[in-house]
Amino acid sequence: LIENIIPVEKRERRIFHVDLDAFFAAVEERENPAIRGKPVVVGADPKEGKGRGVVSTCNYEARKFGIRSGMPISRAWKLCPQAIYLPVNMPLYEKVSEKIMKILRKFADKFEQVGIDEAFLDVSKTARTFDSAARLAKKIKEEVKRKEKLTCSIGVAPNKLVAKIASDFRKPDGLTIITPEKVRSFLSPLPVRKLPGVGPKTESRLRQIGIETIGQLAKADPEDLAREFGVWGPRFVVMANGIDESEVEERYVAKSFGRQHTFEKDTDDVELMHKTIEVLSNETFEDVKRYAAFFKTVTLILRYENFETHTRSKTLESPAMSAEVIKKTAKELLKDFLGTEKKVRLIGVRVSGLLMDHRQKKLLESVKK
DNA sequence: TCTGGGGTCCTAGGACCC
DNA sequence: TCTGGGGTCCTAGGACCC
Repeated sequence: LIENIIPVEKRERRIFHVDLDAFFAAVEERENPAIRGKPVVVGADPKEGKGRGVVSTCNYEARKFGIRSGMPISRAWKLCPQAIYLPVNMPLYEKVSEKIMKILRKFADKFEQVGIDEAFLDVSKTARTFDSAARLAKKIKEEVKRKEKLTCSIGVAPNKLVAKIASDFRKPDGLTIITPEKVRSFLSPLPVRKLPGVGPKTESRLRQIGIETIGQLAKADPEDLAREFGVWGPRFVVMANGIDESEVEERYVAKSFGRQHTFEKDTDDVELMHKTIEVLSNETFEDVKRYAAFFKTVTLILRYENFETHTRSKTLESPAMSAEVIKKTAKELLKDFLGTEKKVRLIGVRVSGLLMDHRQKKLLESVKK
């Protein structure tokens, strides 16, 4: 059996995936009792249906109207003009997130934050059985509710992959426990789209070859899928079988930093593009400085009015650590795009090939804990 | 319906080196 | 005059995630 390939210590883990429910909207509702129970949409300014940008998060009331995160804000407005529309207040959410992550961290043997509103906890030592893990998960949910007035959904499973799918299974305020014996029967009826890494494109390509559920994918021939999807093919089959040996990783090292900006109005004003590059470079450099990193490569991102997106990058002769180098290189790369009729919608700057010395990494790790 | 912003990983071709 | 194979780096684009 395929499961027997997995070493026993990896098979016998209790992993949590904790997902804060409609996080940005929930924080706004908590802060402002007047909007509770009403549809709340956090994201770009809808400007009476003429706004540019997308929905960041909406609460469950707003979802009843068909609003979803990532949807153009103009479409959300059409679906529900009477909703409460709020701008993204990142500093506030970051503050709340930090407090909650502190609560979660103290229950975990190993802890990994993913983004602002999710975390994995390895509790295998603290909770030696799934019954004990279930009690612990309830305790965590209660403490988050009592101290921060917010709900979360938790998936409990033998690995990160299944825990993540489980936390999404019942929401909001859900708790889904998948013991090793239940992994197969839990996954097999679910659509392939539930697997992390399967997006809209992969979903439709899989459908074309007759694969719609995770159960069907689990039985597919890895070699056939390799021909179709490259390295991802066999990976999908392994995932569909509920197998994931990856560890809950305490530390994370950034590989790139960048900033991008969508103009209010599509533009062909080179002055404005230069000014924007300067602002974006300065902000990007703040991150570089905080990490005390050198960078080797500068990338310019440019999106035309028709949403066609291009990148140009340049690897420097020697690693740099200055905002001026980002600006100068990005402006140089911009030249490649000038002299067309098309107006520009977005400009972005990114640095990669980051170099941090070992001592630096160690210091950062100790600070983080 | 007309699409934000911050990221990661993969692919494929070409340059270059041995 | 025609032609190896492997490895690494760089570049551009695309899919995906939160």
